[in-house]
Amino acid sequence: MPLRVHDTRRREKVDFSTMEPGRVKMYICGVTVYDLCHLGHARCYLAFDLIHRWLEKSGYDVEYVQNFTDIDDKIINRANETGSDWRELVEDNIATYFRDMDTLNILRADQYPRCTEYVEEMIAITADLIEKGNAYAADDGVYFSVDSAPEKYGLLTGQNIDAVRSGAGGRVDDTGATKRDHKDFALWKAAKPGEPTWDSPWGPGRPGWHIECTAMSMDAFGEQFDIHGGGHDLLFPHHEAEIFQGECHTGCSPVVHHWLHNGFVNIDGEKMSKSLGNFWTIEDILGKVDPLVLRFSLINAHYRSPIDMNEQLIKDAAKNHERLISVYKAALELMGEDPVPLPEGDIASAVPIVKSLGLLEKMAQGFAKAMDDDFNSREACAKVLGALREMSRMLTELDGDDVAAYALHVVEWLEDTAGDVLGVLPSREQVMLEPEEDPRKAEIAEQVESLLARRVVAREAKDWPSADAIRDELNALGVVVTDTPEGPTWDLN
RNA sequence: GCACGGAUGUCAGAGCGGCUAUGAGCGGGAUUGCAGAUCCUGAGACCUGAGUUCAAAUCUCAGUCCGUGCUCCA
Repeated sequence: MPLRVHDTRRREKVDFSTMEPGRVKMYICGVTVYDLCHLGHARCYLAFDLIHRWLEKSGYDVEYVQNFTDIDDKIINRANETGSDWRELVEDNIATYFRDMDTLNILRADQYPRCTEYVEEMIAITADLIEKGNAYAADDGVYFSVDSAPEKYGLLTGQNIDAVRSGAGGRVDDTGATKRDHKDFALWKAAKPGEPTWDSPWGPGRPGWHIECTAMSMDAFGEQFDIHGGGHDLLFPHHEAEIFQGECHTGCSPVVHHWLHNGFVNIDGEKMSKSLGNFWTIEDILGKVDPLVLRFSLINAHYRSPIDMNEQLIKDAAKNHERLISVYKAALELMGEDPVPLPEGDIASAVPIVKSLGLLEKMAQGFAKAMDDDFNSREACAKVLGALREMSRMLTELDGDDVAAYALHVVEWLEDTAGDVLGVLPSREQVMLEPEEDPRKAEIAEQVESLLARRVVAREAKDWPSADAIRDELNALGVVVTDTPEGPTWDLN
Protein backbone atom coordinates (compact mmCIF):
# COMPACT_ATOMS: atom_id res chain seq x y z
CA MET A 1 0.00 0.00 0.00
CA PRO A 2 1.70 3.18 -1.16
CA LEU A 3 1.74 6.42 0.78
CA ARG A 4 -0.90 8.83 -0.44
CA VAL A 5 -0.91 12.52 0.36
CA HIS A 6 -3.38 15.28 -0.30
CA ASP A 7 -1.79 17.88 -2.53
CA THR A 8 -3.44 21.28 -2.24
CA ARG A 9 -2.47 22.30 -5.76
CA ARG A 10 -3.90 19.22 -7.43
CA ARG A 11 -6.76 19.17 -4.92
CA GLU A 12 -6.68 15.44 -4.47
CA LYS A 13 -4.82 12.64 -2.82
CA VAL A 14 -1.92 11.55 -4.97
CA ASP A 15 0.66 8.78 -4.70
CA PHE A 16 3.64 10.21 -2.91
CA SER A 17 6.85 10.22 -4.90
CA THR A 18 10.16 11.89 -4.33
CA MET A 19 12.66 13.39 -6.72
CA GLU A 20 15.45 11.25 -5.35
CA PRO A 21 14.54 7.72 -4.26
CA GLY A 22 14.40 7.37 -0.50
CA ARG A 23 15.01 11.02 0.19
CA VAL A 24 12.46 13.71 1.08
CA LYS A 25 13.13 17.42 0.89
CA MET A 26 10.58 19.14 3.09
CA TYR A 27 10.23 22.85 3.74
CA ILE A 28 7.73 24.15 6.29
CA CYS A 29 6.95 27.80 6.86
CA GLY A 30 8.04 28.71 10.36
CA VAL A 31 6.92 31.38 12.76
CA THR A 32 7.38 35.11 12.71
CA VAL A 33 9.09 35.51 16.03
CA TYR A 34 7.43 38.57 17.50
CA ASP A 35 5.50 36.87 20.29
CA LEU A 36 4.98 33.65 22.25
CA CYS A 37 3.78 30.57 20.39
CA HIS A 38 0.09 29.76 20.61
CA LEU A 39 -2.03 26.69 20.20
CA GLY A 40 -2.21 27.17 16.44
CA HIS A 41 1.54 26.94 16.13
CA ALA A 42 1.50 23.80 18.23
CA ARG A 43 -1.05 22.24 15.91
CA CYS A 44 0.86 23.15 12.79
CA TYR A 45 4.27 21.94 13.86
CA LEU A 46 2.74 18.89 15.46
CA ALA A 47 1.08 18.03 12.17
CA PHE A 48 4.35 18.25 10.30
CA ASP A 49 6.18 16.47 13.11
CA LEU A 50 3.88 13.51 12.59
CA ILE A 51 4.48 13.66 8.86
CA HIS A 52 8.21 13.89 9.51
CA ARG A 53 8.10 10.89 11.85
CA TRP A 54 5.99 8.76 9.56
CA LEU A 55 8.19 9.44 6.53
CA GLU A 56 11.25 8.46 8.57
CA LYS A 57 9.46 5.36 9.86
CA SER A 58 8.62 4.47 6.27
CA GLY A 59 12.31 4.44 5.49
CA TYR A 60 12.80 7.87 3.94
CA ASP A 61 15.72 10.04 4.78
CA VAL A 62 13.95 13.31 5.49
CA GLU A 63 15.67 16.64 5.16
CA TYR A 64 13.43 18.97 7.10
CA VAL A 65 13.94 22.72 6.85
CA GLN A 66 11.86 25.19 8.82
CA ASN A 67 12.56 28.91 8.77
CA PHE A 68 12.24 31.73 11.25
CA THR A 69 10.97 35.06 9.96
CA ASP A 70 13.14 37.34 12.02
CA ILE A 71 12.47 40.67 10.35
CA ASP A 72 8.99 41.95 9.69
CA ASP A 73 6.59 44.84 10.45
CA LYS A 74 5.25 43.09 13.49
CA ILE A 75 8.68 42.51 14.95
CA ILE A 76 9.62 46.13 14.43
CA ASN A 77 6.34 47.34 15.93
CA ARG A 78 6.61 45.07 18.92
CA ALA A 79 10.18 46.12 19.59
CA ASN A 80 9.14 49.76 19.39
CA GLU A 81 6.20 49.20 21.74
CA THR A 82 8.29 47.47 24.37
CA GLY A 83 11.29 49.71 23.84
CA SER A 84 13.53 46.72 23.26
CA ASP A 85 16.00 45.90 20.53
CA TRP A 86 14.38 43.87 17.75
CA ARG A 87 17.29 41.43 17.74
CA GLU A 88 16.77 40.71 21.41
CA LEU A 89 13.07 40.19 20.86
CA VAL A 90 13.86 37.71 18.10
CA GLU A 91 16.35 35.75 20.20
CA ASP A 92 13.92 35.53 23.14
CA ASN A 93 11.08 34.30 21.03
CA ILE A 94 13.20 31.74 19.21
CA ALA A 95 14.33 30.40 22.56
CA THR A 96 10.75 30.02 23.79
CA TYR A 97 9.75 28.49 20.47
CA PHE A 98 12.27 25.70 20.98
CA ARG A 99 11.33 25.31 24.62
CA ASP A 100 7.61 24.91 23.77
CA MET A 101 8.13 22.60 20.82
CA ASP A 102 10.61 20.41 22.70
CA THR A 103 8.12 20.10 25.53
CA LEU A 104 5.53 18.89 23.06
CA ASN A 105 7.96 16.21 21.92
CA ILE A 106 8.29 17.70 18.45
CA LEU A 107 11.46 16.48 16.79
CA ARG A 108 13.83 19.17 15.61
CA ALA A 109 14.16 20.04 11.96
CA ASP A 110 17.56 19.66 10.31
CA GLN A 111 17.93 23.36 9.60
CA TYR A 112 16.34 26.54 10.91
CA PRO A 113 17.41 29.28 8.51
CA ARG A 114 16.62 32.87 9.47
CA CYS A 115 15.62 35.26 6.74
CA THR A 116 18.05 38.00 7.77
CA GLU A 117 20.83 35.61 6.79
CA TYR A 118 19.51 35.35 3.22
CA VAL A 119 19.01 38.98 2.21
CA GLU A 120 21.64 38.70 -0.50
CA GLU A 121 19.88 35.72 -2.07
CA MET A 122 16.57 37.57 -1.93
CA ILE A 123 18.10 40.58 -3.66
CA ALA A 124 19.49 38.31 -6.37
CA ILE A 125 16.12 36.68 -7.02
CA THR A 126 14.41 40.07 -7.03
CA ALA A 127 16.92 41.44 -9.54
CA ASP A 128 16.41 38.40 -11.73
CA LEU A 129 12.64 38.82 -11.64
CA ILE A 130 12.98 42.45 -12.72
CA GLU A 131 15.22 41.39 -15.56
CA LYS A 132 12.77 38.74 -16.69
CA GLY A 133 9.97 41.31 -16.71
CA ASN A 134 8.06 39.81 -13.79
CA ALA A 135 8.80 42.59 -11.35
CA TYR A 136 9.26 46.34 -11.36
CA ALA A 137 10.78 48.95 -9.08
CA ALA A 138 8.48 51.65 -7.73
CA ASP A 139 9.04 54.54 -5.34
CA ASP A 140 8.52 52.56 -2.18
CA GLY A 141 9.98 49.24 -3.20
CA VAL A 142 9.97 46.46 -5.75
CA TYR A 143 6.77 44.66 -6.67
CA PHE A 144 5.97 41.43 -8.42
CA SER A 145 3.66 42.02 -11.35
CA VAL A 146 0.98 39.37 -11.14
CA ASP A 147 -0.24 40.18 -14.64
CA SER A 148 3.15 39.04 -15.98
CA ALA A 149 2.19 35.44 -15.22
CA PRO A 150 -1.62 35.32 -15.13
CA GLU A 151 -1.65 31.57 -15.75
CA LYS A 152 -0.19 31.05 -12.30
CA TYR A 153 -2.93 32.95 -10.52
CA GLY A 154 -5.13 30.94 -8.17
CA LEU A 155 -3.26 27.65 -8.48
CA LEU A 156 -3.79 26.90 -4.80
CA THR A 157 -7.01 28.70 -4.01
CA GLY A 158 -8.76 28.18 -7.32
CA GLN A 159 -9.62 31.83 -7.68
CA ASN A 160 -9.23 33.60 -10.98
CA ILE A 161 -8.03 37.11 -11.54
CA ASP A 162 -11.29 38.55 -12.84
CA ALA A 163 -13.27 37.22 -9.93
CA VAL A 164 -10.90 38.69 -7.42
CA ARG A 165 -10.89 41.96 -9.24
CA SER A 166 -14.68 42.19 -9.06
CA GLY A 167 -14.80 40.80 -5.51
CA ALA A 168 -12.30 43.28 -4.24
CA GLY A 169 -14.59 46.14 -5.18
CA GLY A 170 -13.29 49.55 -4.28
CA ARG A 171 -9.99 48.28 -3.03
CA VAL A 172 -8.79 47.62 -6.57
CA ASP A 173 -8.29 51.26 -7.31
CA ASP A 174 -6.78 52.09 -3.98
CA THR A 175 -3.55 50.15 -4.04
CA GLY A 176 -2.32 51.99 -0.96
CA ALA A 177 1.16 52.26 -2.42
CA THR A 178 2.89 52.96 -5.67
CA LYS A 179 2.30 49.51 -7.04
CA ARG A 180 0.52 49.31 -10.36
CA ASP A 181 -2.14 46.80 -9.46
CA HIS A 182 -3.66 45.82 -6.17
CA LYS A 183 -2.76 42.17 -6.75
CA ASP A 184 0.94 42.90 -6.97
CA PHE A 185 2.93 42.10 -3.88
CA ALA A 186 6.15 43.51 -2.45
CA LEU A 187 9.49 41.82 -3.05
CA TRP A 188 11.46 44.65 -1.50
CA LYS A 189 10.30 47.39 0.85
CA ALA A 190 12.09 50.73 0.85
CA ALA A 191 13.34 51.80 4.25
CA LYS A 192 11.21 53.90 6.54
CA PRO A 193 12.91 56.09 9.13
CA GLY A 194 14.25 54.20 12.13
CA GLU A 195 13.84 50.73 10.65
CA PRO A 196 16.57 48.14 10.25
CA THR A 197 17.75 48.20 6.64
CA TRP A 198 19.96 46.45 4.14
CA ASP A 199 21.51 47.97 1.05
CA SER A 200 20.15 47.00 -2.33
CA PRO A 201 20.20 48.18 -5.94
CA TRP A 202 16.88 49.90 -5.13
CA GLY A 203 18.22 51.75 -2.13
CA PRO A 204 18.18 50.79 1.54
CA GLY A 205 15.27 48.67 2.68
CA ARG A 206 14.26 45.18 3.65
CA PRO A 207 12.83 42.13 1.90
CA GLY A 208 9.13 41.45 1.54
CA TRP A 209 7.68 38.51 3.39
CA HIS A 210 7.03 36.13 0.49
CA ILE A 211 10.47 36.26 -1.05
CA GLU A 212 12.03 34.91 2.15
CA CYS A 213 10.68 31.42 1.83
CA THR A 214 11.55 31.25 -1.85
CA ALA A 215 15.15 32.23 -1.13
CA MET A 216 15.58 29.92 1.84
CA SER A 217 13.92 26.85 0.37
CA MET A 218 15.92 27.20 -2.84
CA ASP A 219 19.12 27.69 -0.94
CA ALA A 220 18.50 24.50 0.99
CA PHE A 221 17.15 22.34 -1.82
CA GLY A 222 17.84 23.87 -5.22
CA GLU A 223 15.18 24.60 -7.78
CA GLN A 224 12.70 21.88 -6.89
CA PHE A 225 11.74 20.00 -3.77
CA ASP A 226 9.24 17.44 -2.54
CA ILE A 227 7.08 18.93 0.19
CA HIS A 228 6.16 22.45 1.11
CA GLY A 229 3.81 22.89 4.04
CA GLY A 230 2.31 25.39 6.38
CA GLY A 231 -0.93 26.60 7.88
CA HIS A 232 -4.06 26.78 5.81
CA ASP A 233 -4.01 30.56 6.10
CA LEU A 234 -0.75 30.77 4.17
CA LEU A 235 -2.39 29.49 1.02
CA PHE A 236 -3.20 32.98 -0.07
CA PRO A 237 -1.32 35.13 -0.60
CA HIS A 238 1.91 33.68 0.79
CA HIS A 239 2.16 30.35 -0.99
CA GLU A 240 0.67 31.65 -4.22
CA ALA A 241 3.29 34.39 -4.15
CA GLU A 242 5.95 31.74 -3.71
CA ILE A 243 4.70 29.96 -6.80
CA PHE A 244 4.95 33.18 -8.79
CA GLN A 245 8.43 33.96 -7.53
CA GLY A 246 9.88 30.48 -7.61
CA GLU A 247 8.49 29.39 -10.94
CA CYS A 248 9.20 32.64 -12.76
CA HIS A 249 12.72 32.76 -11.36
CA THR A 250 13.68 29.15 -12.05
CA GLY A 251 11.50 28.41 -15.03
CA CYS A 252 10.49 25.18 -13.26
CA SER A 253 6.87 24.25 -12.95
CA PRO A 254 6.28 23.01 -10.40
CA VAL A 255 8.98 24.02 -7.98
CA VAL A 256 7.05 22.31 -5.19
CA HIS A 257 5.91 18.74 -5.83
CA HIS A 258 3.46 18.42 -2.94
CA TRP A 259 1.71 21.26 -1.13
CA LEU A 260 0.46 20.29 2.33
CA HIS A 261 -1.66 22.53 4.54
CA ASN A 262 -2.88 21.93 8.06
CA GLY A 263 -6.28 22.99 9.41
CA PHE A 264 -6.86 25.60 12.06
CA VAL A 265 -7.65 25.47 15.74
CA ASN A 266 -10.89 26.95 16.98
CA ILE A 267 -11.62 27.68 20.61
CA ASP A 268 -15.10 26.73 21.83
CA GLY A 269 -16.39 26.97 18.28
CA GLU A 270 -14.86 30.34 17.52
CA LYS A 271 -11.86 31.17 15.44
CA MET A 272 -8.83 31.71 17.62
CA SER A 273 -7.51 35.19 17.04
CA LYS A 274 -5.86 37.99 18.83
CA SER A 275 -8.70 40.36 18.06
CA LEU A 276 -11.21 38.04 19.77
CA GLY A 277 -8.88 37.71 22.71
CA ASN A 278 -9.33 33.94 22.84
CA PHE A 279 -5.95 32.70 21.76
CA TRP A 280 -4.17 30.34 24.08
CA THR A 281 -0.42 30.41 24.30
CA ILE A 282 1.34 27.10 24.68
CA GLU A 283 2.86 28.38 27.89
CA ASP A 284 -0.60 29.01 29.37
CA ILE A 285 -1.95 25.59 28.48
CA LEU A 286 1.07 23.70 29.70
CA GLY A 287 0.49 25.22 33.11
CA LYS A 288 -2.73 23.24 33.27
CA VAL A 289 -2.35 20.28 30.93
CA ASP A 290 0.31 17.62 30.61
CA PRO A 291 2.25 18.24 27.37
CA LEU A 292 1.71 14.73 26.09
CA VAL A 293 -2.01 15.01 26.78
CA LEU A 294 -2.10 18.24 24.78
CA ARG A 295 -0.17 16.48 22.05
CA PHE A 296 -2.62 13.60 22.12
CA SER A 297 -5.60 15.92 21.86
CA LEU A 298 -4.13 17.67 18.83
CA ILE A 299 -3.13 14.59 16.86
CA ASN A 300 -6.42 12.92 17.59
CA ALA A 301 -7.76 14.67 14.50
CA HIS A 302 -6.77 14.62 10.87
CA TYR A 303 -4.18 17.31 10.17
CA ARG A 304 -6.30 18.96 7.50
CA SER A 305 -9.50 19.22 9.54
CA PRO A 306 -10.14 22.09 11.87
CA ILE A 307 -10.01 21.26 15.57
CA ASP A 308 -12.38 22.74 18.06
CA MET A 309 -10.38 22.99 21.25
CA ASN A 310 -12.40 22.88 24.45
CA GLU A 311 -12.46 21.37 27.94
CA GLN A 312 -14.18 18.20 26.79
CA LEU A 313 -11.52 17.50 24.17
CA ILE A 314 -8.75 17.84 26.73
CA LYS A 315 -10.67 15.66 29.17
CA ASP A 316 -11.12 12.93 26.58
CA ALA A 317 -7.48 13.10 25.63
CA ALA A 318 -6.38 12.92 29.26
CA LYS A 319 -8.48 9.83 29.82
CA ASN A 320 -7.26 8.07 26.70
CA HIS A 321 -3.69 8.98 27.40
CA GLU A 322 -3.97 7.64 30.92
CA ARG A 323 -5.25 4.32 29.56
CA LEU A 324 -2.28 4.17 27.22
CA ILE A 325 0.22 4.85 29.98
CA SER A 326 -1.32 2.38 32.39
CA VAL A 327 -1.19 -0.47 29.86
CA TYR A 328 2.36 0.50 28.90
CA LYS A 329 3.37 0.56 32.54
CA ALA A 330 1.73 -2.76 33.28
CA ALA A 331 3.54 -4.31 30.32
CA LEU A 332 6.87 -2.83 31.42
CA GLU A 333 6.42 -4.35 34.87
CA LEU A 334 5.44 -7.76 33.54
CA MET A 335 7.88 -8.15 30.68
CA GLY A 336 10.67 -10.72 31.01
CA GLU A 337 14.33 -9.89 30.73
CA ASP A 338 14.97 -12.79 28.45
CA PRO A 339 11.64 -13.86 27.09
CA VAL A 340 10.79 -17.09 25.35
CA PRO A 341 9.98 -16.67 21.67
CA LEU A 342 6.36 -15.97 20.85
CA PRO A 343 4.26 -18.12 18.56
CA GLU A 344 3.14 -16.81 15.19
CA GLY A 345 -0.06 -14.80 15.50
CA ASP A 346 -3.23 -16.12 13.94
CA ILE A 347 -6.65 -14.53 14.33
CA ALA A 348 -8.41 -17.82 13.65
CA SER A 349 -6.58 -19.70 16.39
CA ALA A 350 -8.36 -21.07 19.43
CA VAL A 351 -5.27 -20.50 21.56
CA PRO A 352 -5.79 -17.12 23.26
CA ILE A 353 -2.22 -15.83 23.00
CA VAL A 354 -1.90 -16.84 19.35
CA LYS A 355 -5.19 -15.23 18.50
CA SER A 356 -4.29 -12.10 20.42
CA LEU A 357 -0.95 -11.74 18.66
CA GLY A 358 -2.78 -12.09 15.38
CA LEU A 359 -5.15 -9.31 16.39
CA LEU A 360 -2.30 -7.03 17.37
CA GLU A 361 -0.61 -7.65 14.07
CA LYS A 362 -3.78 -6.76 12.24
CA MET A 363 -4.12 -3.57 14.26
CA ALA A 364 -0.52 -2.63 13.52
CA GLN A 365 -1.29 -3.04 9.83
CA GLY A 366 -4.37 -0.89 10.28
CA PHE A 367 -2.20 1.72 11.96
CA ALA A 368 0.23 1.77 9.04
CA LYS A 369 -2.60 1.88 6.54
CA ALA A 370 -4.11 4.87 8.31
CA MET A 371 -0.82 6.76 8.35
CA ASP A 372 -0.24 5.90 4.71
CA ASP A 373 -3.59 7.41 3.89
CA ASP A 374 -2.59 11.06 4.03
CA PHE A 375 -1.25 10.74 7.58
CA ASN A 376 -4.58 9.95 9.18
CA SER A 377 -3.43 10.15 12.78
CA ARG A 378 -7.00 10.11 14.01
CA GLU A 379 -7.56 6.65 12.59
CA ALA A 380 -4.11 5.61 13.79
CA CYS A 381 -4.99 6.68 17.32
CA ALA A 382 -8.18 4.64 17.12
CA LYS A 383 -6.09 1.56 16.25
CA VAL A 384 -3.84 2.10 19.24
CA LEU A 385 -6.78 2.65 21.56
CA GLY A 386 -8.46 -0.44 20.21
CA ALA A 387 -5.33 -2.48 20.83
CA LEU A 388 -5.11 -1.31 24.45
CA ARG A 389 -8.23 -3.16 25.49
CA GLU A 390 -6.96 -6.37 23.95
CA MET A 391 -3.56 -5.95 25.59
CA SER A 392 -4.97 -5.12 28.97
CA ARG A 393 -7.23 -8.17 28.92
CA MET A 394 -4.45 -10.54 27.88
CA LEU A 395 -2.01 -9.17 30.43
CA THR A 396 -4.38 -10.14 33.22
CA GLU A 397 -5.36 -13.47 31.68
CA LEU A 398 -1.92 -14.85 30.86
CA ASP A 399 0.66 -16.07 33.34
CA GLY A 400 4.18 -17.46 33.59
CA ASP A 401 6.51 -17.25 30.59
CA ASP A 402 3.61 -16.40 28.34
CA VAL A 403 2.84 -13.15 30.08
CA ALA A 404 6.49 -12.09 30.17
CA ALA A 405 6.87 -12.68 26.45
CA TYR A 406 3.53 -11.13 25.62
CA ALA A 407 4.30 -8.08 27.75
CA LEU A 408 7.57 -7.52 25.91
CA HIS A 409 5.68 -7.70 22.64
CA VAL A 410 3.18 -5.15 23.95
CA VAL A 411 5.98 -2.80 24.97
CA GLU A 412 7.54 -3.01 21.52
CA TRP A 413 4.19 -2.64 19.78
CA LEU A 414 3.37 0.51 21.71
CA GLU A 415 6.83 2.04 21.34
CA ASP A 416 6.66 1.42 17.62
CA THR A 417 3.33 3.17 17.16
CA ALA A 418 2.33 5.44 20.05
CA GLY A 419 5.98 6.14 20.83
CA ASP A 420 8.02 6.54 17.64
CA VAL A 421 5.25 7.71 15.35
CA LEU A 422 2.64 9.45 17.47
CA GLY A 423 5.17 10.62 20.05
CA VAL A 424 2.77 10.38 22.98
CA LEU A 425 4.67 7.83 25.06
CA PRO A 426 6.93 9.04 27.87
CA SER A 427 10.27 7.34 28.36
CA ARG A 428 10.43 3.98 30.15
CA GLU A 429 12.25 5.62 33.03
CA GLN A 430 9.58 8.23 33.47
CA VAL A 431 6.78 5.69 33.46
CA MET A 432 8.52 3.51 36.02
CA LEU A 433 9.34 6.32 38.45
CA GLU A 434 8.48 5.47 42.04
CA PRO A 435 6.43 8.19 43.73
CA GLU A 436 9.40 9.39 45.74
CA GLU A 437 11.49 9.78 42.57
CA ASP A 438 8.98 12.04 40.88
CA PRO A 439 9.68 15.58 42.04
CA ARG A 440 6.01 16.49 41.93
CA LYS A 441 5.13 13.55 44.13
CA ALA A 442 8.14 13.64 46.41
CA GLU A 443 7.03 16.65 48.38
CA ILE A 444 3.78 15.03 49.48
CA ALA A 445 4.92 11.40 49.48
CA GLU A 446 5.53 11.17 53.20
CA GLN A 447 2.19 12.67 54.08
CA VAL A 448 0.41 10.43 51.60
CA GLU A 449 2.11 7.31 52.88
CA SER A 450 1.15 8.03 56.45
CA LEU A 451 -2.47 8.68 55.48
CA LEU A 452 -2.50 5.46 53.47
CA ALA A 453 -1.13 3.51 56.41
CA ARG A 454 -3.89 4.86 58.66
CA ARG A 455 -6.46 4.00 56.03
CA VAL A 456 -5.21 0.42 55.80
CA VAL A 457 -5.72 0.07 59.54
CA ALA A 458 -9.20 1.52 59.32
CA ARG A 459 -10.07 -0.79 56.46
CA GLU A 460 -8.83 -3.85 58.29
CA ALA A 461 -11.06 -2.85 61.19
CA LYS A 462 -13.88 -2.43 58.64
CA ASP A 463 -14.23 1.13 59.85
CA TRP A 464 -15.50 2.36 56.48
CA PRO A 465 -16.47 5.90 57.52
CA SER A 466 -12.91 6.58 58.74
CA ALA A 467 -11.35 4.94 55.70
CA ASP A 468 -13.46 7.05 53.35
CA ALA A 469 -12.71 10.21 55.30
CA ILE A 470 -9.01 9.56 54.85
CA ARG A 471 -9.55 8.96 51.17
CA ASP A 472 -11.33 12.31 50.94
CA GLU A 473 -8.32 13.91 52.57
CA LEU A 474 -6.06 12.32 49.97
CA ASN A 475 -8.32 13.46 47.15
CA ALA A 476 -8.03 16.97 48.50
CA LEU A 477 -4.26 16.66 48.05
CA GLY A 478 -4.86 15.78 44.43
CA VAL A 479 -4.10 12.12 45.01
CA VAL A 480 -6.04 9.21 43.56
CA VAL A 481 -5.97 5.98 45.52
CA THR A 482 -6.40 2.60 43.86
CA ASP A 483 -6.97 -0.45 46.01
CA THR A 484 -5.39 -3.63 44.71
CA PRO A 485 -5.05 -7.10 46.18
CA GLU A 486 -1.44 -6.21 47.06
CA GLY A 487 -2.53 -3.07 48.90
CA PRO A 488 -3.27 0.49 47.90
CA THR A 489 -1.32 2.46 45.28
CA TRP A 490 -1.55 6.13 44.52
CA ASP A 491 -0.93 8.66 41.81
CA LEU A 492 -1.44 12.33 41.23
CA ASN A 493 -4.75 13.28 39.72
C1' G B 1 -20.06 37.99 -4.78
C1' C B 2 -16.09 34.42 -5.91
C1' A B 3 -13.14 30.21 -4.14
C1' C B 4 -12.28 26.01 -1.08
C1' G B 5 -14.11 22.63 2.47
C1' G B 6 -17.91 20.29 5.33
C1' A B 7 -23.06 18.07 6.95
C1' U B 8 -22.46 10.65 10.45
C1' G B 9 -25.76 8.36 17.06
C1' U B 10 -26.17 12.65 23.13
C1' C B 11 -21.05 14.71 22.06
C1' A B 12 -16.17 14.51 19.58
C1' G B 13 -15.17 12.30 15.12
C1' A B 14 -13.05 8.10 11.43
C1' G B 15 -14.88 5.21 7.36
C1' C B 16 -16.02 6.96 1.56
C1' G B 17 -19.67 0.97 -2.91
C1' G B 18 -21.51 -4.90 0.35
C1' C B 19 -19.56 -5.81 6.97
C1' U B 20 -19.09 -0.51 9.99
C1' A B 21 -15.04 1.94 13.74
C1' U B 22 -12.66 4.75 18.23
C1' G B 23 -13.31 7.53 22.65
C1' A B 24 -16.58 10.21 26.05
C1' G B 25 -21.64 10.03 27.89
C1' C B 26 -25.91 6.75 29.06
C1' G B 27 -28.07 1.33 30.42
C1' G B 28 -26.94 -3.79 32.28
C1' G B 29 -23.27 -7.31 34.38
C1' A B 30 -18.44 -9.03 36.82
C1' U B 31 -14.84 -7.35 40.49
C1' U B 32 -14.67 -4.08 45.07
C1' G B 33 -16.85 -2.81 52.04
C1' C B 34 -18.01 1.52 48.90
C1' A B 35 -16.04 4.72 45.13
C1' G B 36 -12.60 4.79 41.24
C1' A B 37 -9.88 1.97 37.87
C1' U B 38 -10.35 -2.52 34.97
C1' C B 39 -12.99 -6.34 32.14
C1' C B 40 -17.71 -8.19 29.72
C1' U B 41 -22.12 -6.25 27.51
C1' G B 42 -26.56 -3.14 25.58
C1' A B 43 -29.14 0.89 23.19
C1' G B 44 -28.30 4.67 19.62
C1' A B 45 -26.38 7.79 13.42
C1' C B 46 -25.12 8.34 8.32
C1' C B 47 -28.77 16.70 5.94
C1' U B 48 -33.00 16.62 1.97
C1' G B 49 -34.68 15.00 -2.88
C1' A B 50 -33.76 12.38 -7.23
C1' G B 51 -30.44 9.15 -10.03
C1' U B 52 -26.60 5.10 -11.04
C1' U B 53 -26.12 -0.05 -8.97
C1' C B 54 -27.76 -6.74 -7.53
C1' A B 55 -25.88 -3.50 -3.44
C1' A B 56 -25.09 3.70 -1.52
C1' A B 57 -23.20 6.85 4.73
C1' U B 58 -19.86 5.92 0.60
C1' C B 59 -20.64 7.46 -6.58
C1' U B 60 -23.68 11.35 -9.77
C1' C B 61 -26.98 15.58 -10.04
C1' A B 62 -29.97 19.22 -7.61
C1' G B 63 -31.23 21.63 -3.06
C1' U B 64 -30.67 23.30 2.02
C1' C B 65 -27.60 24.59 5.94
C1' C B 66 -22.65 25.49 8.07
C1' G B 67 -17.32 26.77 8.21
C1' U B 68 -13.02 29.09 6.18
C1' G B 69 -10.32 32.22 2.71
C1' C B 70 -10.35 36.55 -0.69
C1' U B 71 -6.29 41.75 4.48
C1' C B 72 -0.88 40.65 8.78
C1' C B 73 -1.94 35.58 10.65
C1' A B 74 0.30 28.37 11.82
